[in-house]
Amino acid sequence: MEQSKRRQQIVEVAIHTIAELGYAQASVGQIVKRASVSKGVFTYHFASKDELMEQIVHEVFDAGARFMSPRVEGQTTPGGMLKAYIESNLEFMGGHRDYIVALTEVVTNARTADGKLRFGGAADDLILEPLIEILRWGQEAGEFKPFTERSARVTAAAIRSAIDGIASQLLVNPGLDLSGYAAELADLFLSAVHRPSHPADSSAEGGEQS
Amino acid sequence: MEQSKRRQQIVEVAIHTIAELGYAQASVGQIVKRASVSKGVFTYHFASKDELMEQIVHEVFDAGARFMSPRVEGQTTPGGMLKAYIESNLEFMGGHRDYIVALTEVVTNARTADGKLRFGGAADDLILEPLIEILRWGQEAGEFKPFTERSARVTAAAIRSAIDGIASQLLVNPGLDLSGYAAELADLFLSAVHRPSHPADSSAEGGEQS
Amino acid sequence: MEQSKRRQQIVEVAIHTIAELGYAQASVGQIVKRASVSKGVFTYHFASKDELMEQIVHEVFDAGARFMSPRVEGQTTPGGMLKAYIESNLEFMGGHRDYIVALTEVVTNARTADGKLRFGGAADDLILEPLIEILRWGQEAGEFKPFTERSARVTAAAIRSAIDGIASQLLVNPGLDLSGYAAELADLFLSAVHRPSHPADSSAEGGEQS
Amino acid sequence: MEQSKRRQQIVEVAIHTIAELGYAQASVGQIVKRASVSKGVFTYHFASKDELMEQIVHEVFDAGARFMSPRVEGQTTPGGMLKAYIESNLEFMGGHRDYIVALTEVVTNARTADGKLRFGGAADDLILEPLIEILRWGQEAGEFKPFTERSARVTAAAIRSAIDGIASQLLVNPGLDLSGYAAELADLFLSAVHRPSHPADSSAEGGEQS
DNA sequence: AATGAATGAGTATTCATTCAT
DNA sequence: AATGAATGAATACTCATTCAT
Repeated sequence: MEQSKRRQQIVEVAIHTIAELGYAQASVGQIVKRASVSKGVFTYHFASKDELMEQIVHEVFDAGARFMSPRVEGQTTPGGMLKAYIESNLEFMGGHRDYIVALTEVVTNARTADGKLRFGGAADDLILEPLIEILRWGQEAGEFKPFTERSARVTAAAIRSAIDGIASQLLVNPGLDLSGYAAELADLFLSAVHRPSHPADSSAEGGEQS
Repeated sequence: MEQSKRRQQIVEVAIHTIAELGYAQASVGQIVKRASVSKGVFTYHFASKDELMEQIVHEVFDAGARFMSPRVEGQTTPGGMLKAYIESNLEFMGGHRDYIVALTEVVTNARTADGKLRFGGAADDLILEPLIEILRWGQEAGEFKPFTERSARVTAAAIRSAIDGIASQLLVNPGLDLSGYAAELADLFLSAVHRPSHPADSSAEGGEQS
Repeated sequence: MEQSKRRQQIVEVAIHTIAELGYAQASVGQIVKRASVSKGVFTYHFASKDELMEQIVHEVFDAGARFMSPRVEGQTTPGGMLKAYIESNLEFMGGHRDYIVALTEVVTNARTADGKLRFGGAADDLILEPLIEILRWGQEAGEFKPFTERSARVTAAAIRSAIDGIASQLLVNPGLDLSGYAAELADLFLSAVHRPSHPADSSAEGGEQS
Repeated sequence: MEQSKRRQQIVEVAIHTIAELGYAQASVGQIVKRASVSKGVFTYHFASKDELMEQIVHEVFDAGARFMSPRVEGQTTPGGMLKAYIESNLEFMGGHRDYIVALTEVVTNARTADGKLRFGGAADDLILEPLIEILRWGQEAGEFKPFTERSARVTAAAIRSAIDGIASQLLVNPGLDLSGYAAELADLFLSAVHRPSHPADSSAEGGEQS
């Protein structure tokens, strides 16, 4: 574990600062002021602001995975897993609003010296992978419709985008009814991916036909 | 028409600069350098950087509406219109990548003095409205499944998010096969909203009755 | 007469602009905007901003002289003339508040390239001269106390400063009761300069001894 | 004591810069150049240029009070105190020419965002108060003539203006014989305020009764 | 006579980073 | 480990002046 307490504290404060002020206003000066430490303490623990940003992205992803994994992996059907993925993701968002807002800010704003997005893309495939695997499983189990390579990717991306879109809405409307929204969204995409012809598929939980 | 040639030129250059370097690096200095004009020429034509940003948002929305309107409004069925909405939107994105990227950058970054997003939220409802109307029309025509107030909004938001999500992907992967992607996405959401004409498809409503 | 109507109009607008916004904010841009003319029209009529400032100083001094001369020169006693000088000066200030404020702003702010006050000092001796002459006349007439070269100059400067001090007060407190103030000030300085030994001189009006 | 050495140094340099170049030319850039420090060092120690200006005003008033207080408060007669006030004030001006010039520049030029003088007026009454008290004391002691509310204020203002007027003259003529000037000015105003009927009052020193 | 677009040096302020203590 | 003073390049914006039309 490379994380000292100080590092962890600064990451935490930075996340809330970015969530509140936005990426551009969240200067190192602001962050250390809110953490009640000196500027030097920042430079001592982080080689640069970029390293802090990397740490933030890392931390938020980790926290998300820690929250979702048990909820998603406990599922026994593809439909149940897709539903659990969407709902636990939105539940995590609801309980960690600042984490999500900060992540969005960092990922869409942090840039390298030559102007490219620092956290651009690299993560995208990694993020879609679990969703694609759920879709493949559902297809093999006969619960979901058949996917081509591309349609699986498009579907996974649409689900991710719909979830991420809520991060933006949360920013504007913090009182959003997330659990209702989550159920609605799960239904929508289950309708979209279910195999159309099998009567047995009628329940959202995706009953396995014998 | 209040737009002088110079204003229009600066807006154009600014859009490409923002698309390439991101909002934060797209300083007035960068923009005028790329436009090969002096700093003063900017201040002469725009009261402030904020005014330029407003102009950019305005310009991109207008250009999008000009492109999509004839394609969408020519449709005679709800399904055709939803498909035309998705496809013409993505086609516009493909032909105006920088416009879309710049719009996204401006909308997610431009802030007022008190730290609030300058173009935040206000637009959201306006943007969803046309989609919701298509869904309503489809419902009334018997082509789409029935929607509650909330499910219509969630569905519209999911469609919008899926489309907007492509802006981000375009940023990272400019070679994206947009027309294939568009057809796939249209199919996905048509599956999701169509009335389950097959009795066996009853799952679309997803309602668990007690 | 070198003054075109345009020049005169611009000088007038500039005086009011400076009075309202202060020297530093009274840019050429502001002035031409308020005059509803283009920037070019300014450059056509004035070689530079400095020339405008000179014209303003000239104009205000002239207007002051035109107002005060008949009132001061009609006097037949030194005391009457000193009183008339003070009172007509303050009366002019009251009726031309913007002129006085603008003059003060220009004289205390306009600088040459090397940082020296553009209208500094040169005028000072010229301004004190008439006052010194009144004092000399009063001394010769036996109405005022005797003055040395220096005491005459110090007294004249004190009177001028007291009058000018009111310009500053007018700036802050436009509702100042100038005529009351003027009478009070005249009394004060008549007390100060009157020959001390003549009991009859004790009245503020500067009684003529028989 | 909140003043660091650097703050004090910058205030000092700023005073001399303003005295030499005037308020408008005394940019932060000029000041830090003359102080041989970087621009950043200024912002580190002062939140804004305005804060520096406030500090300058504070510093000059304080220095003046430190110098004058012992000289004025040691006096035992109203006349002696008025004389000490005028003379110690001018003596301070002579020894701190730049302080006085800078104060005048700042007070007459520094403005708030809405165009009002930043240090306008508010101070005026405070400054006149000590003088008015001296006049009142002299009246009660029978040494000065009777004053109305207004005549006391007008007299105090005239004295202040005469003193301040010398700041302007010092600007133009640094070699001014201040101590001679001061004695002359004290005599002038003692003549103006003394009770006219008491022959014993004729000396400028304000004869102490045996 | 007049226009208004253009210039470029100037302004205060922000900020990530360095470094002696 | 920690401090906080210092740096200097970057930011948006102002403005007197020039000049082609």
